[in-house]
Amino acid sequence: MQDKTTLLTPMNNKTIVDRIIARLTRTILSGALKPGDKIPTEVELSESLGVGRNTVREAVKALVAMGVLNIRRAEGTFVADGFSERMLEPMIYGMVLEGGDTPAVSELRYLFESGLLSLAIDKATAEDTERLRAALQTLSDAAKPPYRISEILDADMRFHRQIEQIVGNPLVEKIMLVIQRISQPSLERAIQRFIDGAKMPQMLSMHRRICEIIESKDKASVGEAMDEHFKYWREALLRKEEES
Amino acid sequence: MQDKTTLLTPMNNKTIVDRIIARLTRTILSGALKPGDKIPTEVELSESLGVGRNTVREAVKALVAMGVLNIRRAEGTFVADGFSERMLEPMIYGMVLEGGDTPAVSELRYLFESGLLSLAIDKATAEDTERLRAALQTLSDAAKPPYRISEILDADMRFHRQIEQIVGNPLVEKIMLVIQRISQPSLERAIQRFIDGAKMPQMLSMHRRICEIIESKDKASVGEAMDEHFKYWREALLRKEEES
DNA sequence: TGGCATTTGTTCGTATGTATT
DNA sequence: GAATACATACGAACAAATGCC
Repeated sequence: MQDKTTLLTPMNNKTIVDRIIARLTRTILSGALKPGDKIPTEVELSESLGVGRNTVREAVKALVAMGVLNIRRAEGTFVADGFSERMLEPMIYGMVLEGGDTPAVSELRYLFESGLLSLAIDKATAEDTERLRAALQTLSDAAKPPYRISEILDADMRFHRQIEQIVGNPLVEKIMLVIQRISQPSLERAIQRFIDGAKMPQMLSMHRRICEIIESKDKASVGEAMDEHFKYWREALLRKEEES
Repeated sequence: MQDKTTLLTPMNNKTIVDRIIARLTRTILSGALKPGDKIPTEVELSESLGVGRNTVREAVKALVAMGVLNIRRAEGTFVADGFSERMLEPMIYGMVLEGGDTPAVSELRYLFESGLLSLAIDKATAEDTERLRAALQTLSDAAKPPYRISEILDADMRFHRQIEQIVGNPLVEKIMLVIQRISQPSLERAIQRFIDGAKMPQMLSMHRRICEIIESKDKASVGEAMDEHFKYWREALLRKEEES
């Protein structure tokens, strides 16, 4: 019953610090500590738990790093009042340690973009599609000689972020931020390949296709369009690997 | 140039602990510290950085909590060698603090399931679809009187996990684990609603539909099927809220 | 088997910085 | 400005776990 403290990992409750972390998180998950609540001071905690002050400090610092607690100096320590970007940082490190932009990450991006497009179709208003058209135009302007990779990349990311804004889900946006951050290097490489191979028109038409799908709310074409989208990218990246 | 250490958040490099965290993560991101590497001992770090040992410990503990470092007592502290589930725990707390299974989470689930289905269509082999059929049968067996919610929920989750296995992307699987964990309570409620409203046949046919889509690799129907899937769920949950 | 060195775990005491009242 | 409450930081000491000889 109280094994729920471990959440995902079995985690050997060995050290005192770990036990304190588990205790605090359990209290939060149970609802006894609500967002914004102030937790007892370090001294109070260390006394009530019968441990040293430094031990409490280490546990608190760990939870702060995870974004669960916030310290307001000279005021106290408070439970975070919602999702914060800090909670996604560990994911970034994880992906970096996995080797950066692996096929797994690329797949995750495909998955996300596909689902995002479906959601955008449901939610897009007339103003939304107009803004998306504008973003497409910006990309179109950037994607002609003289090619500036950074400009094209920027326009491309803006386009995709515009789709996120249509969906308007902060959670999704934050996760997408992580994925984009990780895949940015290979995106750059891919764009370079597009330029070298004179495939810029295809890249543009793919984006135009996405625009049209959202405008016509044509959900049946999402899969096909996304396959096309990523097929080109994968090709560009594979060619890169052959060289090295 | 060196502002990249902040990653997502601007983060005022105020406290010494924060600076040490930034320093360690920067070293990892730069590649100087590779997965599996041993970092200097606490004493070495405190001396080379000119700070107290406790300060170093707090920074290390924070990174351990994020899953970036692993401590092997009496051996040393090591850089994690890849993505670990620990890196997703902060997300769980974030979603709980946001209020648990909010519409945003539900949307995220829709997004994920849609994308997952598209990926599964590309990857499914004959054996995969066979296993999925078996999972469907299990669900079908569970979804008849006398209704046991836990059994149905279990079979449902197994079915969806089977789809994940077809895709075979560990990153996706781990994220899915988090989403499922968060949405489990409302899934339970929804199933109860299905039972009360005698909608079990519809629930089953939705799952059968997913099976067929994967078998026939009919990507064009993904959006439609998923809309149907979530429409029922949303209805079930909305009815719940009306009562309270 | 034992013993030693290394490294992390834990605690205490003390001093400093910072915001509120 | 003073008092107070709290977090930040350092250093020293001992405990416990692990690996090695």
